[in-house]
Amino acid sequence: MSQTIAADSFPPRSHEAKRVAIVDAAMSVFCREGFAGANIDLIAAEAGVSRQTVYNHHGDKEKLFVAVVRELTERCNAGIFATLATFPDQPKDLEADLIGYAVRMNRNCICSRDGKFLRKLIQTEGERYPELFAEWRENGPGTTLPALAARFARLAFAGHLAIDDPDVTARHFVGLINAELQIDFMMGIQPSQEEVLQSATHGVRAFLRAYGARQPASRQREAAPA
Amino acid sequence: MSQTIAADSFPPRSHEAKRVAIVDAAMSVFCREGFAGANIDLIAAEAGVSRQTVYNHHGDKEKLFVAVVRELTERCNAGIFATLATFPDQPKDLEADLIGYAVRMNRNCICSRDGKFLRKLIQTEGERYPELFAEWRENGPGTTLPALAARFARLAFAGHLAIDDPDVTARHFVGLINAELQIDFMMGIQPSQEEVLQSATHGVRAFLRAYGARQPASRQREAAPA
DNA sequence: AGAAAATTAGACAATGTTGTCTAAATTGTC
DNA sequence: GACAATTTAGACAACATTGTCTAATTTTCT
Repeated sequence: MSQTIAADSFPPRSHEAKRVAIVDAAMSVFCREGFAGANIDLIAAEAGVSRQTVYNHHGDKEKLFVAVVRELTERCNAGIFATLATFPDQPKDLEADLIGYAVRMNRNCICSRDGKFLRKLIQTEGERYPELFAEWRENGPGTTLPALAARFARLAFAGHLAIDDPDVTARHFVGLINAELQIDFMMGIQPSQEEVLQSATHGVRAFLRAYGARQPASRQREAAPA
Repeated sequence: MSQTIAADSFPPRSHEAKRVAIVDAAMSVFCREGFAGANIDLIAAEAGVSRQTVYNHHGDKEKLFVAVVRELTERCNAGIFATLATFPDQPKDLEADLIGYAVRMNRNCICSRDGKFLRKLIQTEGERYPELFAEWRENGPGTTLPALAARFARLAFAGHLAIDDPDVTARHFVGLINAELQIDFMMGIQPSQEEVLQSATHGVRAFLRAYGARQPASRQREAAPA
C-alpha cells in the first residue's frame, strides 16, 4: 500500500522500456557494423540487458533486424509528414520560406540520428532484404515525393512558380537542397547545421531561378523569346 | 641471376591474371556481403582459384579489402577524367551537348559496375576506414568537382552561362542530372539506360533555366587556333 | 508477504570463419 | 625430359558467434 513516490520507475513500462532500449541499441550496432558484423552480445551490453533478454523479446537476430527497420521507417515517415505540414502554401517571402522548409526537413528528418541510421541500413542491406525495403520505398519516397509535388503544384497554381511536371520539380528541389551534402550522405556522416543551411540556401536560389514565376512578383528583364 | 629477357620469363600471364581475377571476385563479394559478411572461400571459388592462392597473393582479408578499394578508386577516377575530357567547351547546341555529357558520365562512370561497387563500399565501410576513403575523397570528388567547375566557368566566360559560384554550379549540375536516380543509388541498383537519359534530360533543362545565359551567347573573343 | 513473471549470468553445443600447414599435382621454362 | 615455381585440396587449430538451457535472482502484481 505504501506507494513510494514514483520517481522514475514506471511499473508497466519497464518491460516496454527494455524493448525500446534493445531496438535502439540494435539500431546503433547494426548501422555501425552491418548485419553480419553486428554482435548480439554487444547489442545487449549497449542496451543494458542480458543477452537472453534480447532473445526473449525478439526471437533471433533477423527478427530483431526487421524490428529495427520497421521502427526506423515508422519514425522517419512520421517526422517527414509532420514537417511536410509546415510547407509554405501561402508564402510571404518565397525564397526565405522555402529555405526554412528545406532546413527543417533536412535537420529534423534527413540528417537526424534516425534519418542517418535508416539511410545507412538501406544502403548496406537494401539488396539483401528487397521486400523489407520495398515497404519503405512505398511508404517513404513513394508517398512523400508525390505529397511534396502536390505542394509545388499548388504554388504553381497560385502563380508563385512556373513548373511543368510537379514530380520532376519535387525531385529537383530535393536534389538541389542536398547538392552539397551528397558526400556526407554517402559516407554516413551527419552534416553540420551550417552545411545544411548553406546547401539549402544555394539550392533554393537555383531552384527559384529554374522554377520561379517570372510574371507576378518582380519584373525581370526578359530576353523575350518572342 | 638468370637474366633472360625480362618480357615474359615468369608465368606473368597466369599469375597476374589470377591476381586480377581475385581482386575482381573480391570486389563483387565485398560489395554484396559487406566486409564482415564476405567469405574468403567464396571469393576464391568465384575467382576460380584455391583459398591458399588468395592468401599467397594478398596476405589477409583486410589487405585484400584495401587492394580492392584502391583498384576501384583508380579505375573510377581514370574513367571520370577521361569523360571529363569530353566536356563540351564549345557547344553547338548547349542543351543537347550537356545532356550528352551527363549521360556519358553517368553511364560510363557512375552507373557502371565499378561505379556501383565503389559507391557501395564507401557507403558500407566508409566510416570504418576513414583514412582509406579520405584518399578517395581527395582524388575523387575533391579533384573532379573543381575540374567540372572550371569547365562551367569557361562556359560562363564564353557567354553561354550566367553563373555566380562555379563550385556550387557544378554540384547543382550533378545533383540535378542525378535527381531521379537517388533511390537507385541508395539501394545499390544500377539504373537503366532509359532512366539515366531521362534524369539527365530533365536535369539539364532545369539547369539551363537556372544557369543559362539570358541572351544567346555572343562570341566575345575568338581563341587563337593553336 | 507471497505468487507469478521477467531477468540475469553462465555454461553449453553447433556452427562457421580465418589463417596456417603439408603433400600432391599442375604449370611453364630450360 | 627435368626442374623450379606455383597452385591445389584438404586437414587443422584458434577463435568468435548464434541460439538454447538452467538455476538463481530480481522485479512486479495481488
